[in-house]
Amino acid sequence: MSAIRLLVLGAVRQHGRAHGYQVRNDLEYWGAHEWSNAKPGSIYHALKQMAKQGLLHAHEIAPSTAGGPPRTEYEITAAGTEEYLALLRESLTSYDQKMDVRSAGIGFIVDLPRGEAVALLEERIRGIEQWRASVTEHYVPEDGPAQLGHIGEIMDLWVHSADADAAWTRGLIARIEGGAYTFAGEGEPFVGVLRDGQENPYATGERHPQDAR
Amino acid sequence: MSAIRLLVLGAVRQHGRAHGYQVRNDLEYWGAHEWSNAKPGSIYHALKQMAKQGLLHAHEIAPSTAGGPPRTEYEITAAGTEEYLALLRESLTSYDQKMDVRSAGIGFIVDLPRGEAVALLEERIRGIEQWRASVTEHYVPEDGPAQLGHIGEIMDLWVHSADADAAWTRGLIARIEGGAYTFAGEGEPFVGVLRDGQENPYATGERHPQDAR
DNA sequence: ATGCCAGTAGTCAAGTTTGATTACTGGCCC
DNA sequence: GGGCCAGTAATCAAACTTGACTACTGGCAT
Repeated sequence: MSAIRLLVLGAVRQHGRAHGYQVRNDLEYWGAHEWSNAKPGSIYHALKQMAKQGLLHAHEIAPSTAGGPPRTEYEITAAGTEEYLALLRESLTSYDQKMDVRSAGIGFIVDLPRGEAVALLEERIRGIEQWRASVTEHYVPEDGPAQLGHIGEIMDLWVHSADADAAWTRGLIARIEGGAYTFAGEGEPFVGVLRDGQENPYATGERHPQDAR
Repeated sequence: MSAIRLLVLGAVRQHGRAHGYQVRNDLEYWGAHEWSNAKPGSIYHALKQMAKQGLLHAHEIAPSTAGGPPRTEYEITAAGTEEYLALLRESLTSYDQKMDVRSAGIGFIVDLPRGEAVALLEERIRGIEQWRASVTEHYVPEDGPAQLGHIGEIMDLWVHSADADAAWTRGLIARIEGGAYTFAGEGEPFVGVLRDGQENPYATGERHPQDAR
């Protein structure tokens, strides 16, 4: 699963109605251009693609008010909302060790009810533990441990990462159960988009050194 | 950086001379089809691409001895070896939080001299600490901590992952400095490829449950 | 002897991602 | 008042990835 659809759907949904550049700007505001493949091309592609699939409805709009080519505004459909929630649930549940998906899932977690969020994270932990078990099983093959040489280090890395993820997930569950944050149906939702005239404090801010991809 | 080039270059290099199916088989042997995007199409594409770029030399070979269409054998060139080592060094140094690249880097780490491996891993740790610092800086913005709401959890996730990675890297450095494994120029290298008639014990083994991508 | 399955080897079309580029407005500087 | 830069908005070609498919051999059960 790629993070881009989740991010774009989430952005459009929070706006109610948004054109490509707005989505793009939100993702930059969230720093998503740094930790996901949210390049302009991917965003516009995802919008068109999802419009074709009926997840978004495209309103054709006249030449834009502020320079540039005519723009299209998108609105999420019922099918799109369903898909959005499905992707969100999957991103929280599955242990696929991809930062972008994990981060996006956390970013939108408050769109779910508190109880469900906890349940999904608990399922995530179960998944991590299963995967960990299956790795350690391969790790020690029938003919004694460490015929693997340095290859065993790869498994060790996986196990460490899995443990770290499980530990972090447990912490998050505890915070959520402790009443932190505002979830769906709990009044005033957290709004994480830029309103129409608002400037983006993160735009072209000096980059994190992670970019060394 | 995508892991596929590193994996394919490394596989061809270990074989001396290999055709596509051999590479594909090695990657499956290493389990790479499970933790990286090492699909047949990607492998053949990478081979052709790198041949065009002069990193591999393509020998046109007569119809294969064991069924199927005629096959092409590849051999790594001097430029290819350079590129391979550059990719390998980058995979060990950079903190790009992508499992496939990390895993591939560890898999080939013994192709470097022991001292260099340690140096690269130490640089990796420095990189992680820098990235960590830059995240925690953003984390606590000028107007007091946690105006971020649940978004702060994303940063927390990153910090935890970074710490886990740093800890694991320190452990690996310790093991390497303690004399573990056989590195470049230390006699009998570890061989991780399938010889020509050798059967693959991992082929179609029951999958790890991680596949839930 | 026929059919069919497993293994060997590679190709292809469709979809996605990337990075550069286009196109247009408005403000500012000299 | 002309040039140029910053911002707004989107497109495009090229590269890459995916998953399904082709094509051919040999063995083995019927």
